[in-house]
Amino acid sequence: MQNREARRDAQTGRAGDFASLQSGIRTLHMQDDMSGTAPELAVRLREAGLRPTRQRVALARLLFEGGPRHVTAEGLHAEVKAARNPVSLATVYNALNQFRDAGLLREVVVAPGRSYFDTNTGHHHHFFVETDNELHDFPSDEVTIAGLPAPPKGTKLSRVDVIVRVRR
Amino acid sequence: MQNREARRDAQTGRAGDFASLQSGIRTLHMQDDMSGTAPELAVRLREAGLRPTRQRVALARLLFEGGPRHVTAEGLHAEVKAARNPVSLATVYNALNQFRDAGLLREVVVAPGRSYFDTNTGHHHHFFVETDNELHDFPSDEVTIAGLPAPPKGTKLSRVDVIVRVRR
DNA sequence: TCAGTTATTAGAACTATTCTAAACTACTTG
DNA sequence: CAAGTAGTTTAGAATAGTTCTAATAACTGA
Repeated sequence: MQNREARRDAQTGRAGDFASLQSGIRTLHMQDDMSGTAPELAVRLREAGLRPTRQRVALARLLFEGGPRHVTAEGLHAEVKAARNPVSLATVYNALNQFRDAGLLREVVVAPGRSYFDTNTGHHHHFFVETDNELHDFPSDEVTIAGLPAPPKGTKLSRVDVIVRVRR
Repeated sequence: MQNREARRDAQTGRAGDFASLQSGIRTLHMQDDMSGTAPELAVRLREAGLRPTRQRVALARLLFEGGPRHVTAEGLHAEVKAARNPVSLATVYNALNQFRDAGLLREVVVAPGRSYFDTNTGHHHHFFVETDNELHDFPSDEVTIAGLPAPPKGTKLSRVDVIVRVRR
């Protein structure tokens, strides 16, 4: 069976160079065609190499219709259940992993056992409110990281994560 | 019982301001008094409010004698076992959490279910080699993060983590 | 429509970590 | 230095989050 690392190749292959790491909130909603109706989402899924099954479309609607979101697997599972559109927890995990691998989502790990899936796949960074487990995108496009050293020999850059941790 | 958040207060209380986030490898080994002999470590532990038990001293020696390290709980457990100094896995977890809360270690979460404890508690950032789960400190003191937005209203900065992900 | 592939599911399994409560050990006081 | 007591360790059970298994169901192309 393919392992976790292998499954991530699609995600990490999209890495940019250091110069492009200047995050921009302006770039966040460039793919608003994403927040379309069910048929549009189906096309989107098919383009990603995923059959637009009832379950995946239901999850995609919750994720991509409306503004950008940060969801956990459990949270999304609760939502589909509430929406009377039953999808098993295993399928929610499968779909989130597949969407991430297809570049439709980005995964952000903020604490041991707490990972969020972010519908914003553009370059940007995060605030994490440790006291109540809230994750927010940076409301600024002016962040720059200067002076990063070259990646260790024989490695290529995959991505840079910046997490600003705050508490109430 | 105290919860995970509460237990982290000691760690996050040491947060610096944005200006101080310029990371410096030069600051990394300023506490080399840490890498002392067992009795010195015992003092160190007592100062942190922890009884210098046989187990904690054994773990502290592995962690703080010699250069800076990145360990996982399982890895450290394997080491004490190999050193014929049996310490239960639960105690390893307890000690790592206590050391972190006391500011002796810093925890870095790199992937779901993969967290490392870093003996370097100064300001610095990390490379994470995703393909083989290796974590390294930045070999540079020239990193600056400019233009970070103000923390959300009512929150105070705890810390900024920068993880540069690379792959072979 | 039908065959073949792919997806879904419930539940078991797994991994990392924490909890429980009994046994033990370090510090304190008399 | 002998208890007392508060803090510590431990094995094993428990939990949380996620993945696996293998049987069933649903898509798709011809």
